[in-house]
Amino acid sequence: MARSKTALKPVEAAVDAETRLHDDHHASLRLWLRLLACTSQIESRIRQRLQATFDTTLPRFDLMAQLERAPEGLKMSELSQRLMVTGGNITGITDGLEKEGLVAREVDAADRRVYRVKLTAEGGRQFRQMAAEHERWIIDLFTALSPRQKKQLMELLGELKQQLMTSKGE
Amino acid sequence: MARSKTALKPVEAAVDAETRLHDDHHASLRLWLRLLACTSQIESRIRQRLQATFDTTLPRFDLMAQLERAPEGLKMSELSQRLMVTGGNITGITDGLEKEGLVAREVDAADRRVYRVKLTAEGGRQFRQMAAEHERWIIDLFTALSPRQKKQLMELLGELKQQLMTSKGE
DNA sequence: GCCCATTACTTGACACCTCAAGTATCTCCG
DNA sequence: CGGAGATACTTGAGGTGTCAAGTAATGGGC
Repeated sequence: MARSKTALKPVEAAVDAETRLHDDHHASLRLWLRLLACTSQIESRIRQRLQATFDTTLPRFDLMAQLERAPEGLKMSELSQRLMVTGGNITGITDGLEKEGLVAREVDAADRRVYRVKLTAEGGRQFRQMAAEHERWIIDLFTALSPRQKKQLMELLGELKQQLMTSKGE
Repeated sequence: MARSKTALKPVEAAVDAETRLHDDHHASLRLWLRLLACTSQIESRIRQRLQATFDTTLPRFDLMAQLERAPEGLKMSELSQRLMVTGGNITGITDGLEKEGLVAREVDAADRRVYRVKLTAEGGRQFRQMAAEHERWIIDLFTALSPRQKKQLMELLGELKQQLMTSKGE
């Protein structure tokens, strides 16, 4: 889970999992640890800023992001698929957002097992503000890379992702 | 954390956060979502296998990994830094491992606030087995990339990481 | 037309994780 | 020496995640 969060000391004192493994072999393992370190670091900062700036959390933001591009609402099960988390989890996050009036559950006339979850007007307003800020943060975090490097990274990760998707059942 | 976990359907049906955003602009945002998708997917598989094969969890594994390369033991605070999680968290994970006899807290004679946490003999045995298997999983997950691609990816992530480390305080 | 398997969601137990507050110990400075 | 402040760890509340079991509604086959 999320795993690995907070900060490292100044650069020299930085001691993370990756730095700790320098055998020369183990190329894949070292690559994995670096990948994880980057992702965790970025995710951690986004979480912190969401909390500090908007007093919300990443899962809530992610859920609202899905709803924002689905004006007719989404079923809980669709949210579960798109956020790649289990259904039980969606129940809890939706409960929270509903309590704050940012989303609403509507019963589906055609299938009474189903809830259609929608962003409320207020939820939409708040989300659009957060999304704009969120993108600025991301852009900022990736300034280290030139457009060309971003493209390269995008492609390499594309290959990796492709394999991960297809080697599902193995 | 961790966020995003489980599986996607067969390739065509795959609907993840990234696929859902194709505006052409937003290069950084799309890169971030792809990075996150890859990391989450890999992490999820490692977790599943650790659970299925060794009935343990990733945080426990990570903690033991740190101890394995520190025969004289580590302080709780050192574990906290290295695993990049808060101290309160280390207490809980250590409690669990201690209860199962895989690690031991030893009081430090010089400073009685401190615990030195060590792997027990049994803990070391179990960890070495898991580590070997774990590396095989990682290697397997990265077979999509040639050695040359791995090197490239490693370098690109290195640049990214470098900036993330230095732009700490802002 | 009924029944059973499937699907949609909720609930509860457990593991992680954070933060903030609490306790114990150390260290330094006057 | 003695007390203030820093450091090491624990605890507790709250959010996120999993899995498995429970409830409710649907729908297809006989």
